[in-house]
Amino acid sequence: MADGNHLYLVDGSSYIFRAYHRLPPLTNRHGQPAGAVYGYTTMLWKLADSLNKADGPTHMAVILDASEHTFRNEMYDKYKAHRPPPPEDLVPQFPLIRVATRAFSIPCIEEAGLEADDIIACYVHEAKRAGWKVTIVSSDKDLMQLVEDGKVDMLDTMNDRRIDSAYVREKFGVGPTELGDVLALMGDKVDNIPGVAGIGPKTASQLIAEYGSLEAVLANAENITKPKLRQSLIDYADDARLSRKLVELVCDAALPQPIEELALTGIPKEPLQEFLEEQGFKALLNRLTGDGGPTSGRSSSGGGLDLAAASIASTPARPAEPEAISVDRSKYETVTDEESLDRWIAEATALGRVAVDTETDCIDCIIARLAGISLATEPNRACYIPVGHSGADLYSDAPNQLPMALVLEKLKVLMEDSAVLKIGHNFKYDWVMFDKAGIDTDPVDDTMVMSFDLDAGLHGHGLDELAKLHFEHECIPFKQLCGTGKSQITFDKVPLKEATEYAAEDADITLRLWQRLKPRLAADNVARVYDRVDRPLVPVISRMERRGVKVDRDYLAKLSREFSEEIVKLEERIYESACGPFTIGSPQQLGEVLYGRLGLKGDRKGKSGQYSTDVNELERLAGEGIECARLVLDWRQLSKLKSTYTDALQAQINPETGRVHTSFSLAGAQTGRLASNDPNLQNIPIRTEIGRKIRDAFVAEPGNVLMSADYSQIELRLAAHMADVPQLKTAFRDGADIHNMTAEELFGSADRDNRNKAKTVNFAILYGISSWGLAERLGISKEEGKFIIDRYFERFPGIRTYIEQTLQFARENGFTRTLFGRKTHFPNIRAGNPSHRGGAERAAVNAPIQGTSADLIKRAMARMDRALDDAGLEGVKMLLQVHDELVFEVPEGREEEAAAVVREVMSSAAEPALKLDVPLDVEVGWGEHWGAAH
DNA sequence: GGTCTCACG
DNA sequence: GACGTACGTGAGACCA
Repeated sequence: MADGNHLYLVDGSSYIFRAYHRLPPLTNRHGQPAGAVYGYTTMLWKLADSLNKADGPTHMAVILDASEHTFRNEMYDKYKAHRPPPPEDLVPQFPLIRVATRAFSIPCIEEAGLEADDIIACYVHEAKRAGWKVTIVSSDKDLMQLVEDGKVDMLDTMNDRRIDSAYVREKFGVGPTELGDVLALMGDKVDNIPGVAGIGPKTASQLIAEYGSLEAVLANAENITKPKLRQSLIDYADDARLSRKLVELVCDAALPQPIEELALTGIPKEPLQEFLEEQGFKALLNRLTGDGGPTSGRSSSGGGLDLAAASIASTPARPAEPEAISVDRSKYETVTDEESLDRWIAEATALGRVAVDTETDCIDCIIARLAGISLATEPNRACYIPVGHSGADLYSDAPNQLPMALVLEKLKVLMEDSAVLKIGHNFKYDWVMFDKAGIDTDPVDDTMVMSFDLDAGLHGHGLDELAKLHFEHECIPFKQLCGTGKSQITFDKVPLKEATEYAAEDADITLRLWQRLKPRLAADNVARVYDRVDRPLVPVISRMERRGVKVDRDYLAKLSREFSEEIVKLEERIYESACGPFTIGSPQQLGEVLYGRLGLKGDRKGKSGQYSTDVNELERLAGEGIECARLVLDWRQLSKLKSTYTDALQAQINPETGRVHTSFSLAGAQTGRLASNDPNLQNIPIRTEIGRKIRDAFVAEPGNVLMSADYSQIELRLAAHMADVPQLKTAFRDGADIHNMTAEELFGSADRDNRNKAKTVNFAILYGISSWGLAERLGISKEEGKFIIDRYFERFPGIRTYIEQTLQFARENGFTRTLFGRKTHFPNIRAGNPSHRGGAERAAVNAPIQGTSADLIKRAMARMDRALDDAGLEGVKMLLQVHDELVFEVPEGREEEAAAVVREVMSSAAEPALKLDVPLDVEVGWGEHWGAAH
């Protein structure tokens, strides 16, 4: 369990009462009572400070009582009836508890109808199921029922005491499992649990210890010698049974927030500092900002950073120093007998973690067949298990491999063991391979995603590149084993000795990478985005890729033929107007024809000094009446559509599934967006009518429809929230047309022309504007462009502040963050070259907005399957993501229900982590093909 | 392999 | 005054 998760559940409600009674009546700087809040704050501080220490929390939540009335009142109307009202000067402190918790960026959980104790019990139950350790921060005796040695303990922060079952036994004479029976017998004055009159803690423990259970005590009441005790047990047996039910903790209610979302990493400094200042808690404030921070004196490398991590954020990111390692490939083992396999699995199980890599005969995981699996448990301790190697006639060792079915059967137990963390590099691929074998791998860490969350923008995240970067180690190149080009062989043909060296090395490096990167997640304050946004997405994306989307091949073929005919016609006319044939697809030749042979005016552009023939130039010429330019534009459009879409897409249809399986890259775009490749399904045409036809090729299976749900104007909404622009926020809340509104602010009226201009300006703002760029787009002078930008800043002052602050932060730190903490690095932000620097600045202005949008849709995706399942919509399948759009296959007749669930999940994606000032509107449509779903 | 062009958000 | 010029992608065609 050394590397397992450890959930800390803080019993906030009981803590505050104890803090109130224990601390002097302090007041905050507004003169309001704040003693209990102060005590509470120091307690959270202490807990957060133990983050990443041995046995410290990896996950944490504060649990509060939401309401007075619970199911126990239904059961027993006098429950807690005699409880006196809380002291007058404690009452105003209750809401501050939530404020304090938020300041620490720790999730705060409460649920109507449930007491804090029950919510805690539910989380304990779930965490145990997931193989996590749990510590309940409380000293409440009812909660001691949950203690289970090695799995669940309690922490009494006031007395600095761990509560285990020995402690419970010492105090109550029975273990945690019998404690409920003792509590039922003895009753509780404060909660008004009746118990059995005349029986206190001592007698209760004695009885339970002697008879074993409450029911046994009641059954044997007649035999009890002490007459008074005997009579009480007989008279109050019903009270005892009622009490038993009242002290029973509910552990099967739905969790208000999944446990994975409770990941605790660092504590961002800003909100905490603001809270401490607001309350005037000077001592803590000094600890936060001064040198004597709570973690000073401790090593800042590796783990152990939490509150201090906040101050790390103000130092620019430095590339990590490589760590010298020695890889000894001779230590790797080829597993070809059952006994060795069992030994490796046992070792991984005992350790609770294992690096895994699969080797196959093809890079496309959908059609790939397994060649072997490698495992690593410690540096230099790795093995390769061949299962699909062929060529027995070529290599004498090939027949030695274990049967694939046997290996998979044994590995299934390991891969599905919730107490064993599986570590992979780009695990999505391996996940699919195991999924095809009926193995549901969980839990998973992905070192590629970790590297991306830590260092996006600094370098790539491939295993070989990272090995070189972090360890100065050169991995065996794939080419060396399999060759290239025509003579390339597949991995299942590689001799076992070489295959073992290559495959085991990958697992070995992955494990070492994990050891190096994992502690940095907390130290760099990205564990939250990793744990809550990107990591949960790995299996979600894997499933989407495996499902694929159905494409109508005949329809595409028909389109191809139509485009072909049209292209031929256009070619003839182009040659005619250009006085002779040439390669239209060659920008070079086209440039010569237009600006040489036809003598038109044009600009040379780019490094190569070639004439530009892009769409802007051709549009300009076409506007001047040059027919040839118009024809070339049409030709370009059609040949693009044909080659990239109608032809290429047909070739991408998987013969087995009849569907197209894209690959989504999790570490693709610097901003945190996904990228789609092989084929790219995120750039299917929609903007022109003719291109749109290609969307009609994307269809649903018979009996289903395709449903599309997209966020409306999400980036502008986020800009309104993040830059805090009141007019924009109001407009979005009122459902106004945002471009019309901008047009009115900028130009005084909103006719069609002004609206289009305003739209361009709105986008320009998101992308990091320059007056020249805007002028170019709008076809106006640079001065006019500047005037419009100035006016925009004047009307929406928040935008200018946002841009300035973002750039200042980026210059100081070398990176930006999204609202969910995702980092994007900009090594060029202080470059001497103004062009490079300017590029980095514009990207830095855009990254927090584009990245937050990416975070939001990823959060929605991570929750989607569960939400659909909960609504009984298992038949609804998420297929594609296109940045602000999700595409589903939905059984006919279930469209309305599915739309409601999808809309709800997407529009509430920010919650509960964030409360946005703007609504996230989602537009949903469906039809027999993608084209009809918009 | 680099460059250009263009498809998408 | 020069620097180039909207942010983020992937893919196909051409050309050396």
